[in-house]
Amino acid sequence: MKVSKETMAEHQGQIVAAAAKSFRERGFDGISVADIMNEVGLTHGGFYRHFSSKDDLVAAASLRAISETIAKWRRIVDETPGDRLEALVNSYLSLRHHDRPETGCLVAALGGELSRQSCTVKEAVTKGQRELIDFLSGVAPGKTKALRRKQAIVALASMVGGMTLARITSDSELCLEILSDVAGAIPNSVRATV
Amino acid sequence: MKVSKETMAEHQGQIVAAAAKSFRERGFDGISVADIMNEVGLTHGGFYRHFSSKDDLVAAASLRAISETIAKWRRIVDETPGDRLEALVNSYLSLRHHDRPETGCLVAALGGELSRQSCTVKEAVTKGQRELIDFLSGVAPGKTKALRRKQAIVALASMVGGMTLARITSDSELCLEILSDVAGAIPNSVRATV
DNA sequence: ATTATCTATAGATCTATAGATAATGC
DNA sequence: ATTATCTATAGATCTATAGATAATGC
Repeated sequence: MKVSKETMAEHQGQIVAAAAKSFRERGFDGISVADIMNEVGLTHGGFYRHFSSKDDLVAAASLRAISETIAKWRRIVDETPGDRLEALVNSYLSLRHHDRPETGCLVAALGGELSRQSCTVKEAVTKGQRELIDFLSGVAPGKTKALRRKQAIVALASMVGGMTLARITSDSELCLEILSDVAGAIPNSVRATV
Repeated sequence: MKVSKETMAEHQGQIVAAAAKSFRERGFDGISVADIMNEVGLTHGGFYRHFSSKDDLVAAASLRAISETIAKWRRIVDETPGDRLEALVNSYLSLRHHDRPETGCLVAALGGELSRQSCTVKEAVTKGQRELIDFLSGVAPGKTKALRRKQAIVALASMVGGMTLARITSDSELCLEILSDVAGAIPNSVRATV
């Protein structure tokens, strides 16, 4: 029942990918190690050869989810000739992202839960958070580096909060109102940030 | 072991208050019905005379947490002679609020989890969310009602997202940077919102 | 008589481990 | 020989219910 080193590395990648998706969909407590192993087609006993605990997987999966977001942002920026920050904001605050938390932003999907995780997890998330801010700083329009960073932080906060508010409502009209109001306000806010 | 109607009503209030606090502190899955009843000084078996399920309590506690926030906002607004929206924003994005999720904003503490709750819970939360938006609309500076509402939504999104980002970081410097950048940007954003 | 609370427990679920199995890789 | 996976299970925990108890309120 042993597999080759390559296959084992592949399995580990599949476990992290499945976890990154399922955690965003159901929350860290909403899915078990056995469920995740089952998705990959393995039994849960084998999990502990890959990770020392579920917490370890939570950290790895969180970092992976943020990497997926950065990769998507990179793709959008490369495809956009005009205002790149605006393109990112519109993609983030889209109905498509609203409906698909499992492939979207980790912070919007699991914000409150992340803050209650172990140090290991929070350090992984902080690393990812810095990458998100740095990436947005690179497309912000400010004249100085400090200003671009400030614009990035402010835009990210609006994006995370806007999606969070849109997702908790059971009123689809209010949901659309929030998404479009916040998306419309970010460019103004960015320009006005001094 | 039966108690009077008044005492029972009091117990129910204590259960909801304890739940509203503990849920914000540990998450909906982080505390059991038995734990909450224990905090109040009752045994867990008695719980089901007050609520038909834990989900019922989650809905009641969520609404109560939002009511606490509105009450606090009302107090701040009554005490503030100057810019009332700015006072609310500074209180929301304070280190004090950052350190005390258990008495703070439900959405910032449990945002992602709320979106995965039952219809009962989401409807209660939507009701509370409308109250938050309406309250902020009342102190926003816009000239028309529609504009004030837009400013309220945009400000609330920045507040929720700013606190979420500040709480997930393990870097205290980055935490302070986020809180002050977002708090500083909201007044600009509100003025610029058309 | 009614019922709020308590005691006890059924039934389900979850993390982590122990030991067996069989394929890899020296 | 080593080890990735599987089978089985220990130990803990959680929601919800059943039946007993004792105080309320008609």
